Amino acid sequence: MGTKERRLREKEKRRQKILGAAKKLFFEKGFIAATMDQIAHNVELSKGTLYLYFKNKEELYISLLVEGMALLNNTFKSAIINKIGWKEKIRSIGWAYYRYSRDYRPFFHINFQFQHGQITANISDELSRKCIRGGLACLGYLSRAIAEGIRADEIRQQDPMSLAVVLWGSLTGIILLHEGKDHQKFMSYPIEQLVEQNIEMAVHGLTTM
Amino acid sequence: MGTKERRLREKEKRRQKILGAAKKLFFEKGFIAATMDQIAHNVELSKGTLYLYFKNKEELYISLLVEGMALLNNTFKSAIINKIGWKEKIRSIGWAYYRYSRDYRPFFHINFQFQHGQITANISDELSRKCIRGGLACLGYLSRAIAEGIRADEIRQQDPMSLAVVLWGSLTGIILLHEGKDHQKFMSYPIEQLVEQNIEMAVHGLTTM
Amino acid sequence: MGTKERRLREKEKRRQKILGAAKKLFFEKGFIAATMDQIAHNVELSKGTLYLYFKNKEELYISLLVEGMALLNNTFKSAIINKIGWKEKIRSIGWAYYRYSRDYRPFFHINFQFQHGQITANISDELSRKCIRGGLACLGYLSRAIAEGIRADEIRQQDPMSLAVVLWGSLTGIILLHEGKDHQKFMSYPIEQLVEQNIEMAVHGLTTM
Amino acid sequence: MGTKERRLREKEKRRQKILGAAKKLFFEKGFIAATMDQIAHNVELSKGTLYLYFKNKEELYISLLVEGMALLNNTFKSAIINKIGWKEKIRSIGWAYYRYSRDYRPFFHINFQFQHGQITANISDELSRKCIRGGLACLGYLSRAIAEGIRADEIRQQDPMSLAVVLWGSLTGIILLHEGKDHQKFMSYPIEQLVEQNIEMAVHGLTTM
DNA sequence: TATGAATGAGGATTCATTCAT
DNA sequence: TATGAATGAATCCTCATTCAT
Repeated sequence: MGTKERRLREKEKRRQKILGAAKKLFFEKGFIAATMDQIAHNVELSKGTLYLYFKNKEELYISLLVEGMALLNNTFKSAIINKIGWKEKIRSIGWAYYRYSRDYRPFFHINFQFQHGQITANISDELSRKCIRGGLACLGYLSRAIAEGIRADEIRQQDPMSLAVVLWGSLTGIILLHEGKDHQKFMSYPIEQLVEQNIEMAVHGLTTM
Repeated sequence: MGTKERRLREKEKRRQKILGAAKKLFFEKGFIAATMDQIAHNVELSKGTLYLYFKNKEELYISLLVEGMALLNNTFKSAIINKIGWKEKIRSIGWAYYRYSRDYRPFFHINFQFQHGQITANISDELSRKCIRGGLACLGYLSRAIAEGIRADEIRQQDPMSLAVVLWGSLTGIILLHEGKDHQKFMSYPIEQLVEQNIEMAVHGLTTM
Repeated sequence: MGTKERRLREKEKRRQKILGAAKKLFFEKGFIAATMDQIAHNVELSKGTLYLYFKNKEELYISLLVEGMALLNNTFKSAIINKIGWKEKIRSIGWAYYRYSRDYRPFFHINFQFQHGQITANISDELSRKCIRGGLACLGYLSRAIAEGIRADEIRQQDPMSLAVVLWGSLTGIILLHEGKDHQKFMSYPIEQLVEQNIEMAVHGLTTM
Repeated sequence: MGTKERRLREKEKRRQKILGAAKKLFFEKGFIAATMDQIAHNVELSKGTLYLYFKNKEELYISLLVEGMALLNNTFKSAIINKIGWKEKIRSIGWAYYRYSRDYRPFFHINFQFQHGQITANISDELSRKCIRGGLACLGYLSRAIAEGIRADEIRQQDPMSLAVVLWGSLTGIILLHEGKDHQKFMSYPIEQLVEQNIEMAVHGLTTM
């Protein structure tokens, strides 16, 4: 009886190990350049075994995405706990997003790559919908904070979700930009400074708009 | 008499046709997934001919990049002509950047991909430097506008280039986000609305910061 | 229990089969003209499989070389056992070299081609050195025999290694010449006769020089 | 009228220039690795023009061979003029062959490569026969010298042509060996010393055989 | 006669996926 | 369940040859 359980636990553990190696490689090299060989080698499993756990390369990739979405959701949930006022909430979410991008870089990038169709992905509709719902949930935290500002009459009346998209996009852009070669070689502003400037610019910008 | 000239003109024309097809494919599929075969097929030329005009896949790709940078530079230059006041200049540059991203999408993306090292590129230092210089020049337009605002005491004293990076990054991010699958399928805010919100948020945000 | 062993045996067997086909083709057509396709076809394996056993075309080629050198060394070692007097030793080595060139033709030629740089080969220094050392070892057998003749005052005092090079070169040249088209079509002296004449001429020539 | 002649002269001159460049490249890289592009570039003519002068790559190659054979023939003819005694003749021919190999390296090698079938060559029988006849003529000089020695009872009675082949082959082998990587890197005996040793060994060896 | 643009077959190499053990 | 050998299609690139001008 306990043996079955242990079997299951070990299987899950191995699945996680595979995901871990895949994460690393997909991030470093992108979906196409990372090879199943390399992933297999990194988890010290045979290539064949990979296909026991994931139907194919794409499914392995997308599985990471789902995982990442859930993680980000939790991050945001924690971020607004005990935060009072829409400004504090937005600031907190912004910094949480930055920390997520830093600590879970692979997830951050995989989401981005997926969004931009570097994968042809015949993903099952169900899996796809799961991802989307995750993303929307995250945006929800932002838009609710903005709505709070609107209700408090500190932000001009307008669609909070639309503004949430703007905030989200701009922070994402800055993080990506900072990672780019040009910036790294020729400017080297500390990323935290850029994030700070962006968040504050947004908070002030919203207030007086 | 004009035979030599015509030859040259036709050669340049064909070069442009190749660049056109490459642009399209690189954009749709990314550097790795787009194949020389496909490009050749699209221009209705043989694969070999491609190598007559470009030494290899990377050089073809990078050629696009350089072209794009020059184009963006010109776009920015025109954008600030006759614009009075830093706010107008920033607004104008912002919208110009958006139009560029819309009308020259491939360029917009190729720059991004290059920045993020999806190309290993043994690019000649000279070519590389050319790209960089182009990017910095573009940022220059923004930072000069901001500096004007600082001199006018309408923006708090701080490094204008750093703020320029933030503006640039945030607008880039929003455009990329809007192109993403999630947004296209599940929200569909018009991109112009998002750009407007971002620009205005920035201008206001800067003002009192 | 023996399953692992058998696996290894079979792997080695297959490696040998590949080497066999490669040997044949490289000899018949030279390094450049022989194609991996042909080799794969000859061993009735897929092209991909070849790359499972050898990193690339060059490594496959050089692997043959190393093997051949070792073989020749052993051949020479056996050749001088129980041979008394420098003349007998030289004769024996000469004939051994001829038999080697006949029975291991591919090796004989691969060494020659390698020497003459028909391979650009990014060979590891270690591998390269291995080949060289093998060649020098072979020459050593000859030069020691000559030194014996000098000590016995039957050969005029001179650098034995230099003479060894001459003997080696002349016999190699005759074997190559005999293989040439002209000879095969228009003269057809039996190779054994030429070898005999060369060896005897050398032995006599040394004696009275 | 003179214009026609001049035309012909210029055509021949151009043909020679092409042959010159081809010589160089075929020697440096071998038949397969040398490309028509490179040859065309070296003579500063277009690739197309090459095909105006030579039907294809092979014919260009073989044309060199024929030329080389004629040259060697002349070299040998001069070498024995005024030489008295078979020994002097053999010595003189040997050294002439060495000088030829040094001064006309490309010819020397092209002949060798042709002999060893690195060319598939659908050569016309006529052209082929021309080459052969050239080779035999060269050997003739040697065999006649040997026959002289036999008639003078200084060489044991035997087929002079067979011995000629041996002499020719051995000298060729030594020259090739000296050019090889091993020798160049690890021994560096001067080639003249090896040639001298080989010739003297041969002359002495023949004398008492 | 000379050009050089265009071709397309063919070469080396990689890699996702399958399958017998 | 796990392996890893085998596959073969797909990829980038080369080059002898042709042909319109």
